[in-house]
Amino acid sequence: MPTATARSDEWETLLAAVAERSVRATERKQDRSKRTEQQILAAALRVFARDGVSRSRIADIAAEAGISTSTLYEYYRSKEDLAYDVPLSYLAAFFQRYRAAVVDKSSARERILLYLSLLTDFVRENAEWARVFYLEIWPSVFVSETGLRHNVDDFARIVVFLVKQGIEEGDWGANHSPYETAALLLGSVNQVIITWLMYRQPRNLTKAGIELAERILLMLATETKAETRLARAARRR
Amino acid sequence: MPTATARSDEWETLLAAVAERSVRATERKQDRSKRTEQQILAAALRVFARDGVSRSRIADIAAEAGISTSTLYEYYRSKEDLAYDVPLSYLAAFFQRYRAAVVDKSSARERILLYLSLLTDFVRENAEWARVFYLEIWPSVFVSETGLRHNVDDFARIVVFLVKQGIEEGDWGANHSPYETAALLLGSVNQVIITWLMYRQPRNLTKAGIELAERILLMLATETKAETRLARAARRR
DNA sequence: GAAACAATCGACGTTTCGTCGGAAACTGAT
DNA sequence: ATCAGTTTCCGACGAAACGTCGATTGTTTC
Repeated sequence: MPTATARSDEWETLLAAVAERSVRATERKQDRSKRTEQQILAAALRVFARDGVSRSRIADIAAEAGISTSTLYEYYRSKEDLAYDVPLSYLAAFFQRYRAAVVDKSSARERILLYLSLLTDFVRENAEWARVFYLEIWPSVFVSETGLRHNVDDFARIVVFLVKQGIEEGDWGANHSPYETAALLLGSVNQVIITWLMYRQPRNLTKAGIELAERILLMLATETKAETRLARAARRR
Repeated sequence: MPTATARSDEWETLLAAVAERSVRATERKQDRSKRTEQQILAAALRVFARDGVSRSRIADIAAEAGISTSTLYEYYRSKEDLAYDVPLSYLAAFFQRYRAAVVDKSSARERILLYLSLLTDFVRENAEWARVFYLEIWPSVFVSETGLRHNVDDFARIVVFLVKQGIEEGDWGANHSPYETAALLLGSVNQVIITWLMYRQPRNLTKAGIELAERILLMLATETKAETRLARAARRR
Protein backbone atom coordinates (compact mmCIF):
# COMPACT_ATOMS: atom_id res chain seq x y z
CA MET A 1 0.00 0.00 0.00
CA PRO A 2 1.43 3.42 -0.88
CA THR A 3 2.29 5.78 1.93
CA ALA A 4 0.15 8.83 2.55
CA THR A 5 2.60 11.16 0.86
CA ALA A 6 3.04 8.89 -2.12
CA ARG A 7 -0.75 8.94 -2.53
CA SER A 8 -0.75 12.68 -2.21
CA ASP A 9 1.92 13.00 -4.88
CA GLU A 10 -0.06 10.73 -7.15
CA TRP A 11 -3.06 12.95 -6.69
CA GLU A 12 -1.12 16.04 -7.68
CA THR A 13 0.28 14.20 -10.68
CA LEU A 14 -3.15 13.06 -11.77
CA LEU A 15 -4.62 16.54 -11.53
CA ALA A 16 -1.67 18.01 -13.38
CA ALA A 17 -1.96 15.44 -16.16
CA VAL A 18 -5.67 16.04 -16.48
CA ALA A 19 -5.26 19.80 -16.55
CA GLU A 20 -2.48 19.63 -19.08
CA ARG A 21 -4.25 17.24 -21.39
CA SER A 22 -7.23 19.52 -21.72
CA VAL A 23 -5.21 22.51 -22.85
CA ARG A 24 -5.41 22.96 -26.57
CA ALA A 25 -2.35 23.69 -28.63
CA THR A 26 -3.29 26.64 -30.76
CA GLU A 27 -0.58 27.64 -33.18
CA ARG A 28 -2.17 30.59 -34.87
CA LYS A 29 0.11 33.56 -35.39
CA GLN A 30 -2.11 36.59 -35.67
CA ASP A 31 -4.55 37.99 -33.16
CA ARG A 32 -7.48 38.21 -35.55
CA SER A 33 -7.04 34.51 -36.10
CA LYS A 34 -7.43 33.77 -32.41
CA ARG A 35 -10.55 35.88 -32.39
CA THR A 36 -11.92 33.98 -35.37
CA GLU A 37 -11.19 30.71 -33.62
CA GLN A 38 -13.19 31.82 -30.61
CA GLN A 39 -16.03 33.00 -32.84
CA ILE A 40 -16.16 29.66 -34.57
CA LEU A 41 -16.27 27.73 -31.31
CA ALA A 42 -18.96 29.98 -29.86
CA ALA A 43 -21.01 29.83 -33.04
CA ALA A 44 -20.66 26.08 -33.29
CA LEU A 45 -21.80 25.63 -29.71
CA ARG A 46 -24.87 27.78 -30.34
CA VAL A 47 -25.81 26.01 -33.54
CA PHE A 48 -25.10 22.51 -32.19
CA ALA A 49 -27.18 23.19 -29.11
CA ARG A 50 -30.01 24.60 -31.22
CA ASP A 51 -30.15 22.12 -34.09
CA GLY A 52 -28.29 19.08 -32.80
CA VAL A 53 -24.92 18.12 -34.22
CA SER A 54 -26.17 15.91 -37.03
CA ARG A 55 -28.64 18.49 -38.33
CA SER A 56 -26.26 21.39 -38.12
CA ARG A 57 -24.72 22.63 -41.32
CA ILE A 58 -21.21 23.93 -41.65
CA ALA A 59 -22.52 26.84 -43.66
CA ASP A 60 -24.82 27.87 -40.82
CA ILE A 61 -22.02 27.77 -38.30
CA ALA A 62 -19.78 29.84 -40.56
CA ALA A 63 -22.54 32.39 -41.10
CA GLU A 64 -23.20 32.55 -37.37
CA ALA A 65 -19.49 33.17 -36.84
CA GLY A 66 -19.48 35.86 -39.53
CA ILE A 67 -17.02 34.14 -41.83
CA SER A 68 -17.16 32.14 -45.05
CA THR A 69 -17.37 28.38 -45.07
CA SER A 70 -13.96 28.01 -46.67
CA THR A 71 -12.41 30.01 -43.85
CA LEU A 72 -13.95 27.62 -41.38
CA TYR A 73 -12.22 24.78 -43.17
CA GLU A 74 -8.94 26.58 -42.53
CA TYR A 75 -9.55 25.90 -38.86
CA TYR A 76 -11.24 22.51 -38.81
CA ARG A 77 -10.90 19.68 -41.26
CA SER A 78 -14.51 18.56 -40.89
CA LYS A 79 -17.69 18.96 -38.93
CA GLU A 80 -16.68 15.97 -36.86
CA ASP A 81 -13.41 17.60 -35.86
CA LEU A 82 -15.29 20.70 -34.88
CA ALA A 83 -17.85 18.76 -32.89
CA TYR A 84 -15.13 17.09 -30.87
CA ASP A 85 -13.26 20.31 -30.23
CA VAL A 86 -16.18 22.37 -29.04
CA PRO A 87 -16.51 20.72 -25.63
CA LEU A 88 -12.79 20.79 -24.92
CA SER A 89 -12.38 24.34 -23.70
CA TYR A 90 -15.26 23.93 -21.27
CA LEU A 91 -13.92 20.65 -20.04
CA ALA A 92 -10.59 22.35 -19.44
CA ALA A 93 -12.32 25.11 -17.53
CA PHE A 94 -14.10 22.59 -15.36
CA PHE A 95 -10.95 20.65 -14.52
CA GLN A 96 -9.13 23.89 -13.77
CA ARG A 97 -11.87 25.09 -11.50
CA TYR A 98 -11.89 21.82 -9.64
CA ARG A 99 -8.15 21.79 -9.28
CA ALA A 100 -8.20 25.25 -7.78
CA ALA A 101 -11.05 24.49 -5.41
CA VAL A 102 -9.77 21.14 -4.20
CA VAL A 103 -6.39 22.30 -2.88
CA ASP A 104 -7.60 22.72 0.68
CA LYS A 105 -9.50 19.43 0.74
CA SER A 106 -7.47 16.39 1.67
CA SER A 107 -9.99 13.68 2.57
CA ALA A 108 -11.42 11.49 -0.17
CA ARG A 109 -14.91 12.20 1.10
CA GLU A 110 -14.54 15.95 0.77
CA ARG A 111 -12.85 15.69 -2.59
CA ILE A 112 -15.56 13.51 -4.08
CA LEU A 113 -18.30 15.70 -2.69
CA LEU A 114 -16.64 18.77 -4.15
CA TYR A 115 -16.13 17.06 -7.49
CA LEU A 116 -19.72 16.03 -7.93
CA SER A 117 -21.27 19.24 -6.67
CA LEU A 118 -18.92 21.32 -8.78
CA LEU A 119 -19.92 19.20 -11.75
CA THR A 120 -23.65 19.71 -11.36
CA ASP A 121 -23.05 23.38 -10.72
CA PHE A 122 -20.96 23.66 -13.85
CA VAL A 123 -23.61 21.93 -15.91
CA ARG A 124 -26.28 24.27 -14.62
CA GLU A 125 -24.18 27.30 -15.48
CA ASN A 126 -23.24 26.04 -18.94
CA ALA A 127 -26.39 24.29 -20.00
CA GLU A 128 -25.78 24.80 -23.72
CA TRP A 129 -22.40 23.17 -23.49
CA ALA A 130 -23.71 20.40 -21.30
CA ARG A 131 -26.48 19.68 -23.75
CA VAL A 132 -24.02 19.20 -26.57
CA PHE A 133 -21.49 17.36 -24.46
CA TYR A 134 -23.73 14.98 -22.55
CA LEU A 135 -26.39 14.37 -25.16
CA GLU A 136 -24.36 14.38 -28.33
CA ILE A 137 -20.61 14.13 -28.00
CA TRP A 138 -19.80 12.02 -24.98
CA PRO A 139 -21.71 8.94 -26.04
CA SER A 140 -20.41 8.96 -29.59
CA VAL A 141 -16.81 9.57 -28.66
CA PHE A 142 -16.16 5.94 -29.36
CA VAL A 143 -16.39 6.34 -33.10
CA SER A 144 -13.02 7.90 -33.41
CA GLU A 145 -9.72 7.95 -31.64
CA THR A 146 -9.80 11.59 -30.85
CA GLY A 147 -8.01 13.53 -28.17
CA LEU A 148 -11.28 14.24 -26.45
CA ARG A 149 -11.57 10.58 -25.61
CA HIS A 150 -8.82 10.87 -23.06
CA ASN A 151 -10.40 13.89 -21.45
CA VAL A 152 -13.60 11.96 -21.06
CA ASP A 153 -11.71 9.10 -19.51
CA ASP A 154 -10.17 11.52 -17.03
CA PHE A 155 -13.66 12.29 -15.85
CA ALA A 156 -14.04 8.82 -14.42
CA ARG A 157 -10.38 8.35 -13.59
CA ILE A 158 -10.54 11.03 -10.93
CA VAL A 159 -13.47 9.39 -9.20
CA VAL A 160 -11.85 5.97 -9.28
CA PHE A 161 -8.71 7.42 -7.75
CA LEU A 162 -10.67 9.05 -4.96
CA VAL A 163 -12.64 5.90 -4.24
CA LYS A 164 -9.36 4.06 -3.79
CA GLN A 165 -8.14 6.80 -1.50
CA GLY A 166 -11.35 6.44 0.49
CA ILE A 167 -10.66 2.73 0.95
CA GLU A 168 -7.20 3.46 2.28
CA GLU A 169 -8.56 6.04 4.66
CA GLY A 170 -11.19 3.64 5.92
CA ASP A 171 -14.16 5.68 4.73
CA TRP A 172 -15.54 2.53 3.18
CA GLY A 173 -14.42 -1.04 2.85
CA ALA A 174 -12.51 -2.89 0.18
CA ASN A 175 -15.29 -5.44 -0.28
CA HIS A 176 -16.31 -3.95 -3.60
CA SER A 177 -14.36 -3.05 -6.68
CA PRO A 178 -13.44 0.64 -6.72
CA TYR A 179 -14.67 0.74 -10.29
CA GLU A 180 -18.08 -0.42 -9.19
CA THR A 181 -18.24 2.17 -6.45
CA ALA A 182 -17.08 4.86 -8.86
CA ALA A 183 -19.77 3.83 -11.33
CA LEU A 184 -22.28 4.13 -8.53
CA LEU A 185 -21.23 7.68 -7.73
CA LEU A 186 -20.68 9.02 -11.20
CA GLY A 187 -23.51 7.12 -12.87
CA SER A 188 -26.10 8.36 -10.43
CA VAL A 189 -25.05 11.96 -10.79
CA ASN A 190 -24.85 11.67 -14.55
CA GLN A 191 -28.35 10.26 -14.66
CA VAL A 192 -29.64 13.24 -12.71
CA ILE A 193 -27.78 15.61 -15.01
CA ILE A 194 -29.16 14.00 -18.15
CA THR A 195 -32.67 14.05 -16.74
CA TRP A 196 -32.26 17.72 -15.98
CA LEU A 197 -30.98 18.47 -19.46
CA MET A 198 -33.91 16.70 -21.06
CA TYR A 199 -36.79 17.63 -18.80
CA ARG A 200 -35.53 20.37 -16.47
CA GLN A 201 -36.19 18.03 -13.60
CA PRO A 202 -35.21 18.34 -10.77
CA ARG A 203 -35.71 22.09 -10.67
CA ASN A 204 -32.61 22.86 -8.64
CA LEU A 205 -29.86 20.78 -10.16
CA THR A 206 -27.05 21.93 -7.90
CA LYS A 207 -29.03 21.17 -4.77
CA ALA A 208 -30.10 17.79 -6.12
CA GLY A 209 -26.51 16.96 -7.06
CA ILE A 210 -25.14 17.78 -3.63
CA GLU A 211 -27.91 15.93 -1.84
CA LEU A 212 -27.46 12.85 -4.00
CA ALA A 213 -23.70 12.83 -3.54
CA GLU A 214 -24.00 13.22 0.23
CA ARG A 215 -26.59 10.51 0.34
CA ILE A 216 -24.42 8.02 -1.51
CA LEU A 217 -21.37 8.83 0.57
CA LEU A 218 -23.39 8.28 3.71
CA MET A 219 -24.72 5.01 2.34
CA LEU A 220 -21.21 3.87 1.55
CA ALA A 221 -20.10 4.56 5.10
CA THR A 222 -23.11 2.80 6.57
CA GLU A 223 -22.67 -0.12 4.20
CA THR A 224 -19.16 -0.70 5.47
CA LYS A 225 -20.26 -0.67 9.11
CA ALA A 226 -23.04 -3.13 8.34
CA GLU A 227 -20.71 -5.43 6.45
CA THR A 228 -18.13 -5.30 9.21
CA ARG A 229 -20.81 -6.24 11.73
CA LEU A 230 -21.87 -9.12 9.57
CA ALA A 231 -18.32 -10.35 9.17
CA ARG A 232 -17.73 -10.16 12.91
CA ALA A 233 -20.92 -12.09 13.56
CA ALA A 234 -19.85 -14.74 11.06
CA ARG A 235 -16.48 -15.13 12.72
CA ARG A 236 -18.06 -15.52 16.14
CA ARG A 237 -20.10 -18.45 14.87
CA MET B 1 -52.36 5.78 -0.40
CA PRO B 2 -53.69 3.31 -2.98
CA THR B 3 -54.70 -0.12 -1.82
CA ALA B 4 -52.57 -3.12 -2.66
CA THR B 5 -54.86 -4.25 -5.45
CA ALA B 6 -55.11 -0.77 -6.92
CA ARG B 7 -51.32 -0.66 -7.02
CA SER B 8 -51.28 -4.06 -8.61
CA ASP B 9 -53.72 -2.95 -11.30
CA GLU B 10 -51.62 0.10 -11.96
CA TRP B 11 -48.62 -2.13 -12.45
CA GLU B 12 -50.44 -4.25 -14.99
CA THR B 13 -51.65 -1.14 -16.76
CA LEU B 14 -48.16 0.31 -16.90
CA LEU B 15 -46.67 -2.87 -18.32
CA ALA B 16 -49.46 -3.15 -20.86
CA ALA B 17 -49.01 0.45 -21.97
CA VAL B 18 -45.27 0.01 -22.30
CA ALA B 19 -45.62 -3.22 -24.26
CA GLU B 20 -48.23 -1.76 -26.56
CA ARG B 21 -46.34 1.44 -27.25
CA SER B 22 -43.31 -0.42 -28.47
CA VAL B 23 -45.22 -2.43 -31.07
CA ARG B 24 -44.77 -0.97 -34.51
CA ALA B 25 -47.67 -0.55 -36.87
CA THR B 26 -46.56 -2.00 -40.16
CA GLU B 27 -49.03 -1.53 -42.97
CA ARG B 28 -47.29 -3.28 -45.83
CA LYS B 29 -49.46 -5.49 -47.98
CA GLN B 30 -47.17 -8.05 -49.56
CA ASP B 31 -44.94 -10.60 -47.91
CA ARG B 32 -41.82 -9.70 -49.82
CA SER B 33 -42.26 -6.20 -48.48
CA LYS B 34 -42.18 -7.42 -44.90
CA ARG B 35 -39.06 -9.35 -45.69
CA THR B 36 -37.48 -6.26 -47.18
CA GLU B 37 -38.38 -4.29 -44.10
CA GLN B 38 -36.61 -6.81 -41.90
CA GLN B 39 -33.60 -6.83 -44.19
CA ILE B 40 -33.37 -3.06 -44.01
CA LEU B 41 -33.53 -3.02 -40.23
CA ALA B 42 -30.95 -5.76 -39.90
CA ALA B 43 -28.63 -4.11 -42.41
CA ALA B 44 -29.03 -0.72 -40.78
CA LEU B 45 -28.15 -2.14 -37.39
CA ARG B 46 -25.03 -3.78 -38.77
CA VAL B 47 -23.87 -0.66 -40.58
CA PHE B 48 -24.73 1.70 -37.74
CA ALA B 49 -22.88 -0.47 -35.26
CA ARG B 50 -19.88 -0.71 -37.56
CA ASP B 51 -19.55 2.87 -38.79
CA GLY B 52 -21.57 4.91 -36.31
CA VAL B 53 -24.82 6.55 -37.31
CA SER B 54 -23.38 9.82 -38.52
CA ARG B 55 -20.79 8.19 -40.75
CA SER B 56 -23.12 5.59 -42.20
CA ARG B 57 -24.39 6.15 -45.71
CA ILE B 58 -27.83 5.29 -46.90
CA ALA B 59 -26.33 3.72 -50.00
CA ASP B 60 -24.25 1.35 -47.86
CA ILE B 61 -27.24 0.27 -45.85
CA ALA B 62 -29.25 -0.35 -49.01
CA ALA B 63 -26.43 -2.38 -50.52
CA GLU B 64 -26.09 -4.38 -47.31
CA ALA B 65 -29.81 -5.08 -47.47
CA GLY B 66 -29.56 -6.08 -51.11
CA ILE B 67 -31.87 -3.38 -52.45
CA SER B 68 -31.50 -0.07 -54.23
CA THR B 69 -31.36 3.22 -52.38
CA SER B 70 -34.63 4.40 -53.85
CA THR B 71 -36.37 1.32 -52.50
CA LEU B 72 -35.07 2.15 -49.07
CA TYR B 73 -36.68 5.54 -49.36
CA GLU B 74 -39.98 3.77 -49.94
CA TYR B 75 -39.66 2.53 -46.37
CA TYR B 76 -38.03 5.39 -44.52
CA ARG B 77 -38.22 9.06 -45.26
CA SER B 78 -34.68 9.74 -44.10
CA LYS B 79 -31.66 8.33 -42.34
CA GLU B 80 -32.88 9.94 -39.14
CA ASP B 81 -36.18 8.12 -39.34
CA LEU B 82 -34.34 4.89 -39.89
CA ALA B 83 -31.96 5.51 -37.02
CA TYR B 84 -34.84 6.03 -34.62
CA ASP B 85 -36.70 2.97 -35.81
CA VAL B 86 -33.85 0.51 -35.59
CA PRO B 87 -33.78 0.24 -31.79
CA LEU B 88 -37.53 -0.10 -31.46
CA SER B 89 -37.98 -3.76 -32.18
CA TYR B 90 -35.28 -4.69 -29.68
CA LEU B 91 -36.74 -2.42 -27.08
CA ALA B 92 -40.07 -4.11 -27.62
CA ALA B 93 -38.45 -7.50 -27.22
CA PHE B 94 -36.86 -6.42 -23.96
CA PHE B 95 -40.08 -5.08 -22.50
CA GLN B 96 -41.90 -8.21 -23.58
CA ARG B 97 -39.31 -10.45 -22.03
CA TYR B 98 -39.46 -8.53 -18.78
CA ARG B 99 -43.23 -8.60 -18.71
CA ALA B 100 -43.23 -12.35 -19.15
CA ALA B 101 -40.56 -12.93 -16.52
CA VAL B 102 -41.97 -10.60 -13.88
CA VAL B 103 -45.42 -12.18 -13.56
CA ASP B 104 -44.44 -14.35 -10.60
CA LYS B 105 -42.61 -11.56 -8.79
CA SER B 106 -44.74 -9.34 -6.61
CA SER B 107 -42.33 -7.50 -4.31
CA ALA B 108 -40.75 -4.27 -5.48
CA ARG B 109 -37.35 -5.58 -4.52
CA GLU B 110 -37.63 -8.66 -6.70
CA ARG B 111 -39.10 -6.74 -9.58
CA ILE B 112 -36.32 -4.18 -9.59
CA LEU B 113 -33.65 -6.81 -9.29
CA LEU B 114 -35.16 -8.70 -12.19
CA TYR B 115 -35.45 -5.57 -14.27
CA LEU B 116 -31.87 -4.52 -13.90
CA SER B 117 -30.35 -7.96 -14.28
CA LEU B 118 -32.52 -8.68 -17.31
CA LEU B 119 -31.36 -5.38 -18.75
CA THR B 120 -27.66 -6.10 -18.41
CA ASP B 121 -28.24 -9.58 -19.71
CA PHE B 122 -30.11 -8.24 -22.71
CA VAL B 123 -27.35 -5.77 -23.45
CA ARG B 124 -24.73 -8.49 -23.32
CA GLU B 125 -26.73 -10.65 -25.71
CA ASN B 126 -27.45 -7.83 -28.14
CA ALA B 127 -24.25 -5.86 -27.98
CA GLU B 128 -24.60 -4.46 -31.50
CA TRP B 129 -28.00 -3.10 -30.73
CA ALA B 130 -26.89 -1.78 -27.35
CA ARG B 131 -23.98 0.00 -28.93
CA VAL B 132 -26.24 1.85 -31.31
CA PHE B 133 -28.95 2.45 -28.76
CA TYR B 134 -26.88 3.53 -25.77
CA LEU B 135 -24.05 5.29 -27.52
CA GLU B 136 -25.85 6.90 -30.40
CA ILE B 137 -29.59 7.05 -30.29
CA TRP B 138 -30.69 7.38 -26.70
CA PRO B 139 -28.80 10.54 -25.90
CA SER B 140 -29.82 12.33 -29.07
CA VAL B 141 -33.46 11.42 -28.86
CA PHE B 142 -34.12 14.90 -27.60
CA VAL B 143 -33.56 16.46 -30.99
CA SER B 144 -36.85 15.33 -32.36
CA GLU B 145 -40.29 14.50 -31.21
CA THR B 146 -40.21 10.91 -32.24
CA GLY B 147 -42.16 7.95 -31.01
CA LEU B 148 -39.00 6.41 -29.64
CA ARG B 149 -38.83 9.15 -27.06
CA HIS B 150 -41.76 7.69 -25.19
CA ASN B 151 -40.24 4.24 -25.20
CA VAL B 152 -37.11 5.64 -23.67
CA ASP B 153 -39.17 7.40 -21.03
CA ASP B 154 -40.81 4.09 -20.20
CA PHE B 155 -37.42 2.77 -19.30
CA ALA B 156 -37.19 5.07 -16.31
CA ARG B 157 -40.90 5.15 -15.62
CA ILE B 158 -40.89 1.48 -14.64
CA VAL B 159 -38.10 1.99 -12.13
CA VAL B 160 -39.78 5.03 -10.61
CA PHE B 161 -42.99 3.09 -10.22
CA LEU B 162 -41.22 0.25 -8.48
CA VAL B 163 -39.35 2.57 -6.15
CA LYS B 164 -42.69 4.02 -5.08
CA GLN B 165 -44.00 0.52 -4.55
CA GLY B 166 -40.97 -0.21 -2.42
CA ILE B 167 -41.74 2.78 -0.23
CA GLU B 168 -45.29 1.56 0.34
CA GLU B 169 -44.05 -1.89 1.19
CA GLY B 170 -41.57 -0.49 3.68
CA ASP B 171 -38.49 -1.74 1.83
CA TRP B 172 -37.04 1.74 2.17
CA GLY B 173 -38.20 5.01 3.59
CA ALA B 174 -39.95 7.99 2.07
CA ASN B 175 -37.19 10.38 3.12
CA HIS B 176 -35.91 10.71 -0.41
CA SER B 177 -37.62 11.51 -3.67
CA PRO B 178 -38.46 8.35 -5.62
CA TYR B 179 -36.97 10.01 -8.67
CA GLU B 180 -33.67 10.39 -6.88
CA THR B 181 -33.66 6.78 -5.81
CA ALA B 182 -34.60 5.68 -9.31
CA ALA B 183 -31.76 7.75 -10.73
CA LEU B 184 -29.45 6.04 -8.29
CA LEU B 185 -30.49 2.59 -9.45
CA LEU B 186 -30.77 3.16 -13.16
CA GLY B 187 -27.87 5.58 -13.45
CA SER B 188 -25.43 3.23 -11.78
CA VAL B 189 -26.41 0.31 -13.95
CA ASN B 190 -26.34 2.44 -17.09
CA GLN B 191 -22.88 3.64 -16.24
CA VAL B 192 -21.67 0.06 -15.94
CA ILE B 193 -23.33 -0.82 -19.23
CA ILE B 194 -21.76 2.10 -21.06
CA THR B 195 -18.36 1.29 -19.62
CA TRP B 196 -18.76 -2.27 -20.81
CA LEU B 197 -19.79 -1.16 -24.28
CA MET B 198 -16.79 1.11 -24.60
CA TYR B 199 -14.06 -0.89 -22.89
CA ARG B 200 -15.45 -4.39 -22.35
CA GLN B 201 -15.02 -3.80 -18.64
CA PRO B 202 -16.17 -5.44 -16.40
CA ARG B 203 -15.65 -8.75 -18.14
CA ASN B 204 -18.84 -10.37 -16.99
CA LEU B 205 -21.51 -7.75 -17.48
CA THR B 206 -24.46 -9.80 -16.28
CA LYS B 207 -22.72 -10.73 -13.05
CA ALA B 208 -21.61 -7.16 -12.48
CA GLY B 209 -25.13 -5.89 -13.12
CA ILE B 210 -26.73 -8.26 -10.66
CA GLU B 211 -24.11 -7.61 -8.00
CA LEU B 212 -24.45 -3.88 -8.37
CA ALA B 213 -28.24 -4.01 -8.23
CA GLU B 214 -28.18 -6.23 -5.14
CA ARG B 215 -25.65 -3.99 -3.50
CA ILE B 216 -27.73 -0.87 -4.03
CA LEU B 217 -30.91 -2.54 -2.84
CA LEU B 218 -29.13 -3.68 0.30
CA MET B 219 -27.76 -0.20 0.83
CA LEU B 220 -31.23 1.26 0.48
CA ALA B 221 -32.58 -1.10 3.12
CA THR B 222 -29.70 -0.35 5.48
CA GLU B 223 -30.03 3.36 4.86
CA THR B 224 -33.63 3.28 6.01
CA LYS B 225 -32.79 1.44 9.20
CA ALA B 226 -30.01 3.89 9.97
CA GLU B 227 -32.26 6.86 9.32
CA THR B 228 -35.02 5.41 11.47
CA ARG B 229 -32.54 4.90 14.27
CA LEU B 230 -31.37 8.47 13.94
CA ALA B 231 -34.91 9.79 13.94
CA ARG B 232 -35.78 7.78 17.04
CA ALA B 233 -32.69 9.04 18.81
CA ALA B 234 -33.62 12.60 17.90
CA ARG B 235 -37.12 12.21 19.29
CA ARG B 236 -35.78 10.81 22.54
CA ARG B 237 -33.73 13.95 23.07
C1' DG C 1 -55.29 -13.75 -68.05
C1' DA C 2 -56.05 -9.10 -67.53
C1' DA C 3 -57.01 -5.22 -64.59
C1' DA C 4 -55.56 -3.12 -60.41
C1' DC C 5 -52.44 -2.58 -57.10
C1' DA C 6 -47.78 -3.01 -54.72
C1' DA C 7 -42.96 -2.98 -54.83
C1' DT C 8 -38.62 -2.08 -57.11
C1' DC C 9 -35.26 0.40 -59.61
C1' DG C 10 -32.25 3.58 -62.59
C1' DA C 11 -31.74 8.13 -63.83
C1' DC C 12 -31.67 12.68 -62.33
C1' DG C 13 -32.06 17.13 -59.50
C1' DT C 14 -30.73 19.09 -54.96
C1' DT C 15 -28.21 19.89 -50.95
C1' DT C 16 -24.24 19.77 -48.25
C1' DC C 17 -19.45 18.82 -47.88
C1' DG C 18 -14.91 19.91 -48.78
C1' DT C 19 -10.82 21.86 -52.06
C1' DC C 20 -8.07 25.24 -54.41
C1' DG C 21 -5.96 29.28 -56.24
C1' DG C 22 -5.67 33.86 -55.67
C1' DA C 23 -6.96 38.33 -53.23
C1' DA C 24 -6.66 40.94 -48.98
C1' DA C 25 -4.69 41.89 -44.52
C1' DC C 26 -1.02 41.76 -41.44
C1' DT C 27 4.10 41.68 -39.91
C1' DG C 28 8.71 43.01 -39.63
C1' DA C 29 12.77 44.86 -41.71
C1' DT C 30 14.77 48.49 -44.22
C1' DA D 1 6.50 54.67 -45.77
C1' DT D 2 7.25 50.74 -48.53
C1' DC D 3 8.04 46.25 -49.76
C1' DA D 4 8.77 41.16 -49.29
C1' DG D 5 7.07 37.43 -46.92
C1' DT D 6 3.63 35.40 -44.38
C1' DT D 7 -0.93 34.62 -42.62
C1' DT D 8 -5.73 34.83 -43.13
C1' DC D 9 -9.76 35.05 -45.87
C1' DC D 10 -12.99 34.12 -49.61
C1' DG D 11 -15.47 33.01 -54.22
C1' DA D 12 -15.75 29.58 -57.47
C1' DC D 13 -15.72 24.97 -58.29
C1' DG D 14 -15.72 19.74 -57.86
C1' DA D 15 -17.25 15.64 -55.17
C1' DA D 16 -20.30 13.08 -52.42
C1' DA D 17 -24.29 12.00 -50.20
C1' DC D 18 -29.23 12.87 -49.97
C1' DG D 19 -33.65 12.46 -51.72
C1' DT D 20 -37.42 12.40 -55.92
C1' DC D 21 -39.90 10.62 -59.87
C1' DG D 22 -41.56 8.13 -63.69
C1' DA D 23 -41.09 3.82 -65.76
C1' DT D 24 -40.73 -1.25 -65.03
C1' DT D 25 -41.44 -5.50 -62.80
C1' DG D 26 -43.89 -8.43 -59.70
C1' DT D 27 -48.22 -9.78 -57.07
C1' DT D 28 -53.07 -10.12 -56.08
C1' DT D 29 -57.82 -10.31 -57.33
C1' DC D 30 -61.56 -11.25 -60.08
